[in-house]
Amino acid sequence: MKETIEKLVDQALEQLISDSMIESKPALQITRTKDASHGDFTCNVAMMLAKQAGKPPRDIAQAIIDAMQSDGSIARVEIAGPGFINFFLAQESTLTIINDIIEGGDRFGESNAAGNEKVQIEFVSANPTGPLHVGHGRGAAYGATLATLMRAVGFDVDCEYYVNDAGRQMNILATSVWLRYLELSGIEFTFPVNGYKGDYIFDIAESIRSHHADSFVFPADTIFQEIHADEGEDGGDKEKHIDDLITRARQLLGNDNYQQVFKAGLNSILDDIRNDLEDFGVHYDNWYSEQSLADRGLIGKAVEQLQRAGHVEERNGALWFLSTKFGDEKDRVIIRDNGQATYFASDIAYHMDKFDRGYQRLINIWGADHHGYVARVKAAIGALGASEEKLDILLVQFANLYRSGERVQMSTRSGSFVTLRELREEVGKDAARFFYVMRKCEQHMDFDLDLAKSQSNDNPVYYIQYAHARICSVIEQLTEKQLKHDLENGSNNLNLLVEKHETSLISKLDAYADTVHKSAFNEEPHLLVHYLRELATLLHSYYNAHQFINEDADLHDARFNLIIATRQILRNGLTLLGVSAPEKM
RNA sequence: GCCCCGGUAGCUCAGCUGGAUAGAGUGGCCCCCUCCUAAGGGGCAGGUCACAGGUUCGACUCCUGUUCGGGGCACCA
Repeated sequence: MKETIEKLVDQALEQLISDSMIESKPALQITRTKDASHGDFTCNVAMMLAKQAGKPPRDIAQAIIDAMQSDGSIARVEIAGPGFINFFLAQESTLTIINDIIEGGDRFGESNAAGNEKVQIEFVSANPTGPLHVGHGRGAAYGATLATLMRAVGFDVDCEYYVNDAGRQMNILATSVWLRYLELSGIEFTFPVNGYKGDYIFDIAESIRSHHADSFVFPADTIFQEIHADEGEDGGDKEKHIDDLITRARQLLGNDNYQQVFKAGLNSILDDIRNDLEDFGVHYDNWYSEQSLADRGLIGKAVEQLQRAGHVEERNGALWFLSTKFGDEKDRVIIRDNGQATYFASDIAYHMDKFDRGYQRLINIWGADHHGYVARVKAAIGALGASEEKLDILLVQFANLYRSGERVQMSTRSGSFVTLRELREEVGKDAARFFYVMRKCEQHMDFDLDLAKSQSNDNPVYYIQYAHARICSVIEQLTEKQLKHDLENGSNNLNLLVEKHETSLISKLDAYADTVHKSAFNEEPHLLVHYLRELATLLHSYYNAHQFINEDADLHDARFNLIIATRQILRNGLTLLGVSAPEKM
């Protein structure tokens, strides 16, 4: 419908150009009106042309209308306010949407607007050093929803999790597991301040004991001989202490056994994260190992490529990437003076590999605390000769949890944080998924736990689901009352739908496909959330005002067509959000 | 000090990339079930869009400054 109007206005503008009333066409905006008294669609082009034409906008609007061909789908056109051109659709042309939806079914709203462009969305990618917490949950919900939305409009999307399975944090994890194993084996010592203290470490240690019994045990004085003092002791330093312990673990265990402990920790936590996300309805196409970058020599390759391009310089024994040449605020080390590659070097290699795998567009979803890395990663991409615009880095702001009006305190190291799993168990998957995408991602969010789990009208999830269940229930009534719904007869009598509640519901249904399109292209799932709530409101309101089951068979059938179409849209929209559409509540 | 995000109704947030009298939900007050689920609906009250300039036909929206809140500024991962 929008396209039809666009075409009409465009033709009229061409006419005005050939009449040399105006010189050029501005970007045409045909938008849906907020207020029904302004018609169905409106166009502001007359006001945009006022300056170049040197005429009052209302005069230009009139000229446009005069130049416009008539079209059966438009009942009338008006000039309003400062110069808006308002379009009122003919009733028959608005009604077609009902049949379109019923025919389209579960796939209504989908399109191929993106033409199968290959996109990768990388999200969550939390270090596998412990369970996911509620902060990761927002990234997970947002990424998964965005992927679904983008697929719906024709992007060829792969979801990827970058597993940070290399580096110091993982060694701290392995060492923590080993130390807990030693404790379980009866060795007595003080657990390092900087070690991972969560209960899950004990679980992993326990499983190692059950497989390897005492074979990884060493006496305490052998282990702690010449280890730098821990924080809290004389001259103690928690970083040096833990690093010494890592070195000691490798010495005593030997590479093979150390790797066994390391892998036990990594695999156990990774499995947990996988299951957690799967239960949250978040599916990945790839789990990409950081370690594999080094194993395949990709880091060296990336460094070489930067060197060849002349963007690298040696200073004080370290190798620096001259990122300031590409807009970063300072240059960054990629190979340390001890010969080790930095995390950033892996990141460069990783992004290079993403492009090598043929993605035309990359989306990274990061926590807001990583914004400092945006400039350097983009710089690296520029330096490697790829185009920066192809990488979109979306920063998701933090979510604060509230319970009984109080902010829930979280701290990671101590182990007293709220995990995603706990959140799911408390409020349920549907509410969690919904609440996380209710706000746009750059907005700080207050997550009200009490509201999310309340099974009442206060809760927007239930409100929308209830609209769906309510329609199902009405349809159920038909069989109970031994009544029927004749779809074809309904379709022939849609013109009976003249009540205000009906026309506004129909107009809302007509906006669904646009909403999906816009949500996907703008990367803003919250637009769909708001749409669904508005749709649910219209349905509830209609329900209260009019009886669907009606003695007038034609009206009865037409109304059922309308609510069946509404149910379809509610279901399709909820499905895109990863939220269930229950038939009974 | 520099950088990113935000400041809209008592509270939580929208505001369609600059358009018509600023919208929802929630909380407050009032009303509606002999009727398809009241997990619902209808109404009233509630605003100097943080502040000050600027850009223009027109600004909550764009620019500059100020201010308040959150986060970030490693040869850590």
